Amino acid sequence: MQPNESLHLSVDCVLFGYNDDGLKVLLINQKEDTYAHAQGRPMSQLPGDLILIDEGLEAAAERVLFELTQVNGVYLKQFHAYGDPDRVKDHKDRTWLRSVRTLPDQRVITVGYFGLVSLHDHSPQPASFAGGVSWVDVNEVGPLAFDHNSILNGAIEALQTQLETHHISFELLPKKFTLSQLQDLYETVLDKKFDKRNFRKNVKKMSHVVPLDEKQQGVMHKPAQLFSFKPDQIENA
Amino acid sequence: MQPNESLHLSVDCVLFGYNDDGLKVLLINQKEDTYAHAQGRPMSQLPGDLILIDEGLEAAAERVLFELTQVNGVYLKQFHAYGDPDRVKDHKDRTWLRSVRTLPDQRVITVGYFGLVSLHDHSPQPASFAGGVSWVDVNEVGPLAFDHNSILNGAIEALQTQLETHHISFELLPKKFTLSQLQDLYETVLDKKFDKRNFRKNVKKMSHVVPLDEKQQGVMHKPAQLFSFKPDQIENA
DNA sequence: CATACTAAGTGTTGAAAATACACTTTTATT
DNA sequence: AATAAAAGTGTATTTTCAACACTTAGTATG
Repeated sequence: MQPNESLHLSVDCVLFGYNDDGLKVLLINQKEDTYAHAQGRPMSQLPGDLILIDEGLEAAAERVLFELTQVNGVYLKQFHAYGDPDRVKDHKDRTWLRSVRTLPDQRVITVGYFGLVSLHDHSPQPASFAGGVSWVDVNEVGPLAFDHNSILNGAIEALQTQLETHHISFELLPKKFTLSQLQDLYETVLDKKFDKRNFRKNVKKMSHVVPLDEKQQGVMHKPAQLFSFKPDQIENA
Repeated sequence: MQPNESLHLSVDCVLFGYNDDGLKVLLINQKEDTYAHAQGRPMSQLPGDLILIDEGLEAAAERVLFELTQVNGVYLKQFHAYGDPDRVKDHKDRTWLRSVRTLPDQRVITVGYFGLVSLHDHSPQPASFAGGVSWVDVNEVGPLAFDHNSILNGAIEALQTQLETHHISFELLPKKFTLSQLQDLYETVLDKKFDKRNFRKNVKKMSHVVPLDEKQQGVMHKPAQLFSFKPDQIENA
């Protein structure tokens, strides 16, 4: 029982994507053929991998996310470290581990990052060596590999908390957005309804949400005023 | 640049202690004689050490805290992981590392935990193999080894946030306490004054703060009503 | 060109919560 | 008996939060 005899560290990324259709999370599907002559069934999992020996945690999260999903340049924030000694020891996860790791029995501690991206203008077309990659509605996520369901839950909680305490909503919206879209975002993430007029009163107090000289076009109803976020001047609250 | 060639993981504990005298943090003083024939000067640091190969993170935090300071059974909560590749490479920290680590050049990622303890009834008498251990007022902490000053700052922020969102104040108070002590605690931790009458109105709304049939004794002024916390019945907010 | 459809946009009122503020009470000490 | 020291208490004002329904501007259709 030497300290740290050999122990691996990974990062796992919970990338949230939002559009008018809901809040999605980016999942990787394990390759089918990994299981051709082995037990188990392919599962979905969060994009994650071991960090490099001379790489910072945040840099690792960025790299891993890019390598596995081609997604780049998004807001990423650490939220929790997961270190149960048995978190990669579950029977259901052995086959996959043996196929991708040189040392599949090593303990792995992982640091969770959540990321935010808007699926409005450009749905990032994720691609992966590891198998298919897909956006799944957060309310329709099935069983994931390892402890990834609890990592996902941790990420959702962190997102909910930070949506109210930090100015991050713009990471999930197009550059130009309507107040209805903003309200929808809050309602979706916080799973709670808001009164339209009261919501708009509150937005008017947010100095970083500014109206543009522009309206929605091509909708068959009264076109909405467009808004955008401007970078915080002083506070970062 | 193999992934994870060899990389170490530690926990660092920021143990906060509170009494009428203020908010303290438990620091370890590096042994003087480590530096007798070497460069550098002994510094203070947070209690922390490498985790064992089959040990959970929280278990590691508990063990390390106990081994280094004899403090046991306290509230401990993870708040952040620190993984800058150079966080233990600073010149000022080399001498100490060489004296305690078999592999002093290894990169070390650390997971920060903060702990809470009341210094009222029983000041825990910390003892350590590693050198002296002492309670230092959080406002009088000098330069610490490694990145421990920023870990400490992260812990203070986490404590401030959680004092307002979770029911943790009782971890810092004696079992029986007065409302003035409770107010003092809030004022000290949040670094902000409260109005006595308004503060007490708010406390009356907290169903987990209950008055006892007991008063302060031996004070040369009107003795205060004593209160205690009762475990949350439903919510854990 | 008139009508219908759709979501955008807008104000007021009452309730609740937050704030500001000063004197009386109880005990120990001399 | 007088003093010192912190405990304890209530009200009025301001601010914030919550509830609620109709009008407007554009597109599509006949």
